[in-house]
Amino acid sequence: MSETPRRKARPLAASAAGGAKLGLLPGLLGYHLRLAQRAIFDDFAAAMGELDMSPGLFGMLVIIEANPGLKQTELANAARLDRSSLVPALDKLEARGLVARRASVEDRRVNGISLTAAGTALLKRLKQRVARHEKRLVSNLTAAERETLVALLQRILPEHR
Amino acid sequence: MSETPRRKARPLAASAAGGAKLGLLPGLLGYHLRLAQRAIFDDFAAAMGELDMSPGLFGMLVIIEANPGLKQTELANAARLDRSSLVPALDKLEARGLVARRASVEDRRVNGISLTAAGTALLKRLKQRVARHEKRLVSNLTAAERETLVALLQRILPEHR
DNA sequence: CTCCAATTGTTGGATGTCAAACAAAACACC
DNA sequence: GGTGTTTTGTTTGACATCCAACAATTGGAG
Repeated sequence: MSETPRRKARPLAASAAGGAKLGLLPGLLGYHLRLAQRAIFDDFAAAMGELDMSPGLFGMLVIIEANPGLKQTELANAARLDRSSLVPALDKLEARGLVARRASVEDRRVNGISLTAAGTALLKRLKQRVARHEKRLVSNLTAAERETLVALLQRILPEHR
Repeated sequence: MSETPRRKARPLAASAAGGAKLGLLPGLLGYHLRLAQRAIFDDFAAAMGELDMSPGLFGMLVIIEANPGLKQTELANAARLDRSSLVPALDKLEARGLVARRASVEDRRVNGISLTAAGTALLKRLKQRVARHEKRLVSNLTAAERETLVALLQRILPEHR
């Protein structure tokens, strides 16, 4: 018996919303976006399995690897998190021995964040699983369709990003 | 025009993620989906303004209107919420006088949920604002592109829905 | 140099979500 | 008809996220 949270993919809801009428909701972009994101999140968690990783924490690891030594505020901005939200997330990664906060010498307010060897090693494994997850996501789409989807998503309220 | 279209919310982050490299993240569908959904959520909240309504609560009102008298479990399924998550949400709507729980006579475990007159009236106003919000969302898309977007979203992991 | 302003990481409070456990009620079935 | 099972709404505990406020530190204006 592992003590992992065992986020067992929801009962599948038979089909859709159980027969109730949804009114105008299926006419809203945000409704479909939320469903798709939820499905992706569940599949991501399942793909990570016993490695116990969320999309958000994985994103943090990727950003840290690409920007070693960056400070918490920069990491928070890159990961689209509040400075304060970063703290417990980073605590978790640090407690798992994946990242290190090292105090800066020239500015003692700043923590430089970097991956540990264990973090680098785990990230390598995670990337393989993420690649398989991503492949499964788009298995019903052609390459062109996938590209179209991303392009259309980026054209929704682009001024907010 | 001194009145700006109240787009406050997030600091806008200059452009994207503040200069940090994002590694493979922009190659992931979930990454773009999350950004788009976040932007939509912010715009939704701004569009509701002083009417103080979230996408989730709005969805609940719409579903209740379309299925008057449905019970909490059915509402939870339709809104894709856990039974227990529905309780505080419904408490909030009830405290605002928008919905009513009325105990069933034939099954005393069941609460039948319905809109109050105030709920119906508010929902009417909300729908107008949601329509404007939706229009703004797709203002950079043609009707065909919007349709393509929804169709592609529905083809991501369709077996999860 | 001194003092006020800005930045950095953190804490505390609020909210929204899930899962597990629970009491009350209804149902099944022998 | 009594007893065990299922369903319903709720409570509790665990997270993740936001915002506001804070202490420590740095930087800037005079």
